[in-house]
Amino acid sequence: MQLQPNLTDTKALVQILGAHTTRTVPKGEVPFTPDETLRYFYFIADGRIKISQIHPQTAKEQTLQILARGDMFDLITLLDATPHDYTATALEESRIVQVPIAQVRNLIQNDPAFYRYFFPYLARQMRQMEALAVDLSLYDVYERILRLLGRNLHEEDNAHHLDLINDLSHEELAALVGTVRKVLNRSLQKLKDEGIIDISRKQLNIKDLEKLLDKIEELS
Amino acid sequence: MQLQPNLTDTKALVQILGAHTTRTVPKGEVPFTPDETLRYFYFIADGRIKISQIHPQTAKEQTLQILARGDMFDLITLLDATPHDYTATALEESRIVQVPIAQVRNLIQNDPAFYRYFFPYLARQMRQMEALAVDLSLYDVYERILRLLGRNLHEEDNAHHLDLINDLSHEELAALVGTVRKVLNRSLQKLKDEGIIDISRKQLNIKDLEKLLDKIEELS
DNA sequence: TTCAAACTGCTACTTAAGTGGCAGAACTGC
DNA sequence: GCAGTTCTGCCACTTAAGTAGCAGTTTGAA
Repeated sequence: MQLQPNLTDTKALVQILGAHTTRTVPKGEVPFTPDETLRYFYFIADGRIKISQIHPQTAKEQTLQILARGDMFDLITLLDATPHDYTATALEESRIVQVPIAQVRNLIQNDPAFYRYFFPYLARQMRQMEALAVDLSLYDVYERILRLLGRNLHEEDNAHHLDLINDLSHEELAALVGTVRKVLNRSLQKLKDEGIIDISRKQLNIKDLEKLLDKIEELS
Repeated sequence: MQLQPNLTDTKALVQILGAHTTRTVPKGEVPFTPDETLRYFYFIADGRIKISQIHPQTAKEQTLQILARGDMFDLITLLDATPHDYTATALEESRIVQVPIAQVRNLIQNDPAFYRYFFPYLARQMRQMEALAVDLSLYDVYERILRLLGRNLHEEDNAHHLDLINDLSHEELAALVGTVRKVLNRSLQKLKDEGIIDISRKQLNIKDLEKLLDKIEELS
């Protein structure tokens, strides 16, 4: 078994897959439900899809992951054929590829190109979920925001983009770090006052990368 | 690919595995380290092993899982061959089976008896970690304790045992639900006052199962 | 059998997180 | 260009969680 991921190329993916359907999901819509993921597996070709759970009483929401190009869902039901409770929402118009789940189970066993991508991907998702749990338990809101920023930094021609989490409302950011908007806001203002970030409507920018990295370093 | 777990039988396991070493770990000792799990994979034959992460500054600890007979570790490093940060401690004297990791990677691809057990097991661990994150984010301490109890109920000749979490100090229980002893204690006392549980030194017993299940039901 | 260590329960206090409400700014659709 | 919606920033207030300290109990090792 080798461990080399590379399957963000949709063409390569389509060659590997057999029967499949591509669908475009408008912003705000539900791309798939727990019921559908019992029968189908999904690859994200474009856009962003939020996976979350909502507290039945308080309606507080915790975002578990944000799926983007190259992501797949639902790994859990794929592996144990058992229903999995979640809510999916398209954060923006997205394109998804739907494949009968049996086909994917087959790929895992028989297609090296696929499983070399699949296993490390699985591990990455496990790491992410573990990091979320640890963050929620051990760090306060201010620190969780720092860590969220740190995990989503992508350097690109000297600028530091926040690809996955940019363009989100504070409400969405709050759901990501496991708190509510007003509490998140307090910490964002603090980060702004410290000159670490720049805030404008639906836009976060890193103003002082050094300082951000220092702060994160202090935590570990 | 079929999805039928059953490999708690150590004999069956030993037949499947090639070279392996069995070791006994005394209570309180470290059974394996992040460095060792880069090269070896472990099966738990007996005992209980706590996997946790500790906040570098505050020293607060979050228990991520308790491994017992039939469990394996470390899934993450197995899948992506990358170091994984954790602390392992034997909660009681435990027996573990150590196997070179390459051998296990091989089993995943080639041994149906193994992978039919392995994949659903993987899913179970993912569910557990997700449940931990959701619990920490959406439920308060009292509710998290209820849910912890609910998840660990094992009916056995009319009695309700708490196998995995019994015999633990309140310190350990607190680390499991992501809080500190004193806060946990408040909720435990409340549960006692409500007649739901019975507390004695290192022993929790369900006193009123109906009521417990009702309370849990109210949450979802 | 004794003594130290581990464990548990409780009180008082501090602080981070969450709630409610509102106003101004920015954007969107018409 | 206007009206309504969404988004953001603040203020004051409540509450759950965490901190500090201590006393009584159980346990197990010497």
